[in-house]
Amino acid sequence: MSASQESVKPLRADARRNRARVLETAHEVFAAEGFGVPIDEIARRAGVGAGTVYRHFPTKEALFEAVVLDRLDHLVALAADLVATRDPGDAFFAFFWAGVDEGAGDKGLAEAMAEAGYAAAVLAPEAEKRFRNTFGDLLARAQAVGAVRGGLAVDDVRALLVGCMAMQRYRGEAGGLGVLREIVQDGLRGGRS
Amino acid sequence: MSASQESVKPLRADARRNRARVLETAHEVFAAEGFGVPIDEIARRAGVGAGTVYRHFPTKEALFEAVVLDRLDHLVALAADLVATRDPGDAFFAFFWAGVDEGAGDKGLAEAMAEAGYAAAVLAPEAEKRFRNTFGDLLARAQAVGAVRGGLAVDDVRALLVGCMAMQRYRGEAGGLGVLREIVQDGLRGGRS
DNA sequence: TAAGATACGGAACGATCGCCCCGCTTGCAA
DNA sequence: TTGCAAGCGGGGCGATCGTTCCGTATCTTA
Repeated sequence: MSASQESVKPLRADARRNRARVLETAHEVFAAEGFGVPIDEIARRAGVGAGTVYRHFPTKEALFEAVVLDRLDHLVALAADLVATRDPGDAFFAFFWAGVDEGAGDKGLAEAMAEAGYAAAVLAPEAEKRFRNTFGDLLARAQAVGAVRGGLAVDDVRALLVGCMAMQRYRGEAGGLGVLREIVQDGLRGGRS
Repeated sequence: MSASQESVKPLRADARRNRARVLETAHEVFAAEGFGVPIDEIARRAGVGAGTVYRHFPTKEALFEAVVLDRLDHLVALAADLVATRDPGDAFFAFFWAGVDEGAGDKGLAEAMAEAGYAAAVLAPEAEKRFRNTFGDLLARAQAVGAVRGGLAVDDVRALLVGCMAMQRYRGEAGGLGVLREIVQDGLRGGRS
């Protein structure tokens, strides 16, 4: 009857601790190396056995997804903050560049976002949805006050974000985007001919 | 004495044929699937054994590099053509978007170009150098006539290219860049404040 | 504190993949 | 045509990696 109800059996203290440790370590490692790192490496750095990782996350992809979901929600929270404290134009651009920076420092996130348009193994769909809605809001507000050109859909900005992440990552740690930032920003504002 | 001289032992007819077949097949397969495809897959599709692939290309990376080098030289040739037949602004933008399209349809090339800034296993350095020089030329000409904003180095445009490839690839086959193309183009022209 | 449930570690399994080897085939020259 | 070097196929080796399994250690509860 209540089969679809989450069975909330409370975890044992050490289990909860280990789970958190694994999640945190996975974030660091995926951020540094991308999805490609062996699970054993994560387990080793977290100071647990591989079996422990698999007890908490049924599969490598599930672990990755959990990490990405965290990061995405983090960004959504940032957006809420920006909406409350900045004017629409500022909020939009601040969010956009914050997203780019996040992706530049987190290879795993960048990979996940770049793949999210594809068929297979998309990251947590609800998280992506929330992210998109948030982004859409910010965009609409910015467009309403003329800070961003019209004729731009969320998908466009989402794609632009992926592109900027790729640029930033391409640059490596040697300096940020520099002029490229201006180029994109000018383009988004809407160049009058 | 002549140790560094290329020993040009003429290949046997079937060997030359096979080599060409492998190269061609590798291009198709890398383009479709990226560097990740197993060598055996390429061998199978080319109708040869894995051993044959390795006789002609000492390593998987070497094969990949040969393919990428081909594509890069192809682009360089296109650039020469554009310089001869178009005005500087047109030539630059045509080349830029041609590069983006090339990368969008060729996953292997896109991967190679995105990685080229990194330390390990960079693609054929001379080809990259030629490509950069060509690109630099086109850029300088376009800047000289005011078709592209100043303060932009080759590296900037190179990074922008990588970013646009990522966008285009993110979009998938469902339509091209659309508005994003305008955004980038406007940004490159130089937004007046 | 003792019993039982829960979680742990890490060895082991199976699949994948890059690369090598060797017995056989094929093109080329005399 | 024949001899032989050059080339070929594909099975196999070793390494990597995701995932599972199970004997042991640890937490919880009574």
